[in-house]
Amino acid sequence: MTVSPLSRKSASSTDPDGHRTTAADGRVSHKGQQTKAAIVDAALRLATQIGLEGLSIGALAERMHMSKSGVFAHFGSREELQISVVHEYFRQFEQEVFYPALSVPRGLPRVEALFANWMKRVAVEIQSGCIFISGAVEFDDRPGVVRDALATSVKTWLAAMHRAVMQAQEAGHLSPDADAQQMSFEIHGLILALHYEARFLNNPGSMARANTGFAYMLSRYGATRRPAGNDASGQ
Amino acid sequence: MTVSPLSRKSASSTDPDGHRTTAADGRVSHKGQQTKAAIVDAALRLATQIGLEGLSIGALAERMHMSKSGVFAHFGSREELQISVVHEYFRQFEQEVFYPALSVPRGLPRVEALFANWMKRVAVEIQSGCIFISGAVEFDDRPGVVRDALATSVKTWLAAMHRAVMQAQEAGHLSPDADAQQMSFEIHGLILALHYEARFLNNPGSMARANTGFAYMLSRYGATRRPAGNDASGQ
DNA sequence: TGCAAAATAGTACGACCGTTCGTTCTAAAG
DNA sequence: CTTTAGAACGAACGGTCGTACTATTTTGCA
Repeated sequence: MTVSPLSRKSASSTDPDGHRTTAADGRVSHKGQQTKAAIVDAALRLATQIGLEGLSIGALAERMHMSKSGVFAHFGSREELQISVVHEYFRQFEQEVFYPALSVPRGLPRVEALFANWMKRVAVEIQSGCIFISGAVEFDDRPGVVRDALATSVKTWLAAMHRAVMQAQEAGHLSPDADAQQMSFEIHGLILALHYEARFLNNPGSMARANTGFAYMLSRYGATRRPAGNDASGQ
Repeated sequence: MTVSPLSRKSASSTDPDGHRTTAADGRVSHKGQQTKAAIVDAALRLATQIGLEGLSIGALAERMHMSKSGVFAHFGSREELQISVVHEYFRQFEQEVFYPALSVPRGLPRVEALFANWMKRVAVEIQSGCIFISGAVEFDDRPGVVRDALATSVKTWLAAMHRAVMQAQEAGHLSPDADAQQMSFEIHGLILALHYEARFLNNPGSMARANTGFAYMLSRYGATRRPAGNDASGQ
């Protein structure tokens, strides 16, 4: 097993939605799963642009060249559709940002890789949108299953980032008296400011400012290029 | 005149909405303006909670104990109502955050006062919501007059903050080679991270982290306590 | 007090929303 | 071939939305 999961728990990840479309006698139909995946894909693209709340089954059906009821039947409720979108977004986020950084050695290099991957993704989301950000705004006052799914996903990712920072500290790549929570908070701030100023305000140079802020932060928290090649510290 | 405007232009601020309810013969009725102000007030309270997009005329009318058409007549369109809300929010923001800081001397003290006032406001908005943030998400892909009003307000405030930072630099309170734009960007990030982590994720200690981040930032950018003076900070 | 104008109410419309229901089509299992 | 389950459809429902029109009430000055 070359890849460890983003979340520390969850050893065996089962079907993301739980219920397989399985007949009583064990017969399994693939067509349904395929189109459902296609719907979720289109829904994700729609939701990143106009938000999870703006996502409507009618508009989704039109884009899919299907009937509203045909789309609806795959989820049973709008909330379930939104949750599926959140899960899919998280899955893609994992694939693009988290997993690739695992091939980089622990410590400062991995923290830098995580941030770089995150930046690469946000650079795209400046055009397309980010449901971790729009969703947070839409659901910060609306309890329910969608908010829970969203918050869980975000917290999982932020915890992973935080873990990487702590590993860097344990490896001696960061000052021992640096506050890893504080550092994670400030990294998050850089990303949010970038998203806000680039996407909403169209301020040029925002990408560079986020990168500069990260570099400043590393030096402030006592980042040291590792003396020799390897690191291999106990976590 | 003890108070200068937040925006550098705009010498004489006229009626915020332009059209007075004036009869042809010069007669002016006060009732209309009063209820309109009351409506905007209620609308602002509603919009901070559920967003400018979630703000509906029906719900607003119910809260005002008025008919939908009665409320509607004051604005002529939903967009005009939303714009009024944005203007009112900006006005309150000015009053609470910007103007009080003008009584503090230019330079680092005023920057600290601006940030402290901003933090004080965000502390409230962790419960109530902030339309500069929710609005940015709702309208970042939706051109139009509401987005324009929103963007103008935000830019005006951010520019004021930036100006204060530059004044601090000119006064020698910050390192001459510090990048004021960079610093403003990072301040904005701290506020956004605070709002996100406290309001959506319910992370305790976010306020302290934002304050800590600001203190770190000042020292990094070469902030020097002015030799003789007293202190205006604190939180 | 009278009266025009302003403020509010009432009603209706068309559009879209999520959801339900019954039906039809497709395709694999027996 | 018959049976059976799933997939997709089309129509309809009740609801809310913003908005347009027309009454009715209230207001404020002559």
